[in-house]
Amino acid sequence: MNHRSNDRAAVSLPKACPGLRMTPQRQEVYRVLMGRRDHPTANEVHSRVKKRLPNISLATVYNCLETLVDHGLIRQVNFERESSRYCPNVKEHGHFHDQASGAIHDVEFKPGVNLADFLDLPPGAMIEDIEITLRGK
Amino acid sequence: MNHRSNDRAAVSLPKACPGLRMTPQRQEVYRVLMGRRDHPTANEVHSRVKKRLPNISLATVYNCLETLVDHGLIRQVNFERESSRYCPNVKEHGHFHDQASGAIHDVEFKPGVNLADFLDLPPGAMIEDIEITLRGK
DNA sequence: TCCTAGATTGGAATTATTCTTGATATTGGG
DNA sequence: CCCAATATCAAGAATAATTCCAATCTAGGA
Repeated sequence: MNHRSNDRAAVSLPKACPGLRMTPQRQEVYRVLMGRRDHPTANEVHSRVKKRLPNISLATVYNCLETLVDHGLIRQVNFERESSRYCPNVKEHGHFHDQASGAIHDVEFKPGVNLADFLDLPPGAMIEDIEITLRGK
Repeated sequence: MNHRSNDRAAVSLPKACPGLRMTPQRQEVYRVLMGRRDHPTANEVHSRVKKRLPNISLATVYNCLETLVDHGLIRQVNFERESSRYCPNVKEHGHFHDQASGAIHDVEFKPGVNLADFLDLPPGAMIEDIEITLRGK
């Protein structure tokens, strides 16, 4: 009956993750994030992961999320002072926060745009990370 | 000697602030922010304000800051999970966070740029607020 | 002047997150 | 295959920023 035991391999991790030991907990945290491409908080991730790993602790979920972020497999996103959210979309992108529904949508950059085209950057600035958040609707 | 006692009027509040009662605390919080155009945390504001109002409480500073933000006189800015910072620059702008020095610089939009020019906004989105944060250098 | 709504205060409470510690698990070398 | 070294996990305590609360206080209008 239990021939589905390898379900959790359905979402496989990128090959190149040097120095990242793939434990069941990290695997499941990652799987849960990729399986539903929204922007859950650590708490929400914890709830989802517990379906398969009922004994996992919130602390471990935080640890896993941090590790995955450090390895560039997911992104951490902060809106205002709310709880951090975690985003499976690793591509550079922004977020649109719909105030009515509370929904969060990814916002892609139009192809070929350059930061310096619309922002007055400090001279000699090397940008390593961008965060764009829009609120409205 | 103390003919400078009216210093605190040096930074006057905008006229049109309907429904905003200007108390000494709010006045001083505002003055302190305008007097040094950086991005202090509530704690830093508290320290600065205490020079003139030694008995002001941190709770009151939080209250004043919130009120001023609500009235659009200052802006609240959040970087990552750090403490909120407060910004006297009300114009629409972004922030560049220099990771080496820790300094925060305002980043203006180039004149005439339009969000929709470089972002793939969800159709029909009404943007009410933008937050752009860059890290690097 | 008196009244009332709104402001201030200090401390307690809250909440997300991090830290600590001991237990467990995994890996690579022998 | 076994062991030591290392990494991870779990549970709860600790932290830190912020908010809440209840008790005054204050200013401005009737």
